[in-house]
Amino acid sequence: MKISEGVEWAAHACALLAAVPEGGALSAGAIAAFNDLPKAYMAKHLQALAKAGVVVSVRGAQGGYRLARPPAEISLWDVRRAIEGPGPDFHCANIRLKGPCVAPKPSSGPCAIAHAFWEAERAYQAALGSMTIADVVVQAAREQDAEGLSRIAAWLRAAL
Amino acid sequence: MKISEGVEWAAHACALLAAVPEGGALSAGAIAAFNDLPKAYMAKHLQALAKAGVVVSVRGAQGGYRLARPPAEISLWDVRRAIEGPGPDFHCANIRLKGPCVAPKPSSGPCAIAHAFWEAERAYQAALGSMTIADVVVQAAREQDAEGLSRIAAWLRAAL
DNA sequence: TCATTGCGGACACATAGCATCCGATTTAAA
DNA sequence: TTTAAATCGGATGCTATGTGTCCGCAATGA
Ligand code: FES
Ligand code: FES
Repeated sequence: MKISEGVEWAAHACALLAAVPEGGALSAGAIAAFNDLPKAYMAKHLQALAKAGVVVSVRGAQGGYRLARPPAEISLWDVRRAIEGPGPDFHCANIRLKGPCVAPKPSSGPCAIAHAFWEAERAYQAALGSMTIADVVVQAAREQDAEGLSRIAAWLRAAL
Repeated sequence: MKISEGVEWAAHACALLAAVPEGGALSAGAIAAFNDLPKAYMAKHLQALAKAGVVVSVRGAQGGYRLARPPAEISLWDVRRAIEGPGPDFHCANIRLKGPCVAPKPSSGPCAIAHAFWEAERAYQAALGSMTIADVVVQAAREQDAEGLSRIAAWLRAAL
């Protein structure tokens, strides 16, 4: 099992969008260029983020994307779910109901194996849900010196 | 992202193997037949379990597989890792090091996004690791009446 | 009006998972 | 000693999903 690489793309895109001023919007091309990624595919992921309500899109000239909520209210779980989809990773194929030894009366409550996996996914979701885009931005800014921050600000001003 | 269906196959196989008596071994064909699954592919997953040290294989006539440890010492995480592989699900492609605004000095400690995902995977692993094959067997037995249990015991005796 | 931008679908490609088959090897039983 | 049963490992084909591109349409501000 591997997590789609698009999840990382979307996370970095949200981190960048957290830096756009109120009322502004960053185009898909600009977001892709900032991270050196192909514009067309990045646009696909941004559409998924928009459909999931993580970002809002602004159509037309000078349009683009901005965050739908403050960065502190967007978790990495929201991003992951927007790209990978909502359903559980583990799917119970009801193997226990197949084979020569299956009980004639179904009586099928929740299956123990599936229950354990779904419980683990809830722990995963809780851990990811406690890390927000705001946290990511803070930690990313900590790795930049003042000159790097000003260069990013200048790039952002030019791309707006 | 979806968990491979082979993980469920392997989990059910381990649950069945927990019922074989000391010194016995169940062939791949018997395990597949019990769960109504294709024998050839089930054999592949059993090989993976054997390579991961979850089960041990007995070659030759009357051979097959048995658990490598007591059922209470085999977790669903062990099963998942045997089938899906050991590495982390999330892979950091170092997008932060690409693009026009990358800092000239690398200074790259661990990245915040990847750290959050890996921490969530640790929570997932901890939750799955606390559920053992023994727990699964107990809960599965609770859904069977006495007649079902004796039928399974008879099937097992015939397949040995 | 016109350039810019998102939206949605169609398309091609690569990779991974699913499933089967076969020969080689090992081992217990006949 | 022979034979049958069973795992092991690789090769193969098929399918589903992810990756990446492209194009026409709709919307919107200059
Ligand atoms: S029956 Fe197999 S996981 Fe539920
Ligand atoms: S740089 Fe993208 S997740 Fe580490």
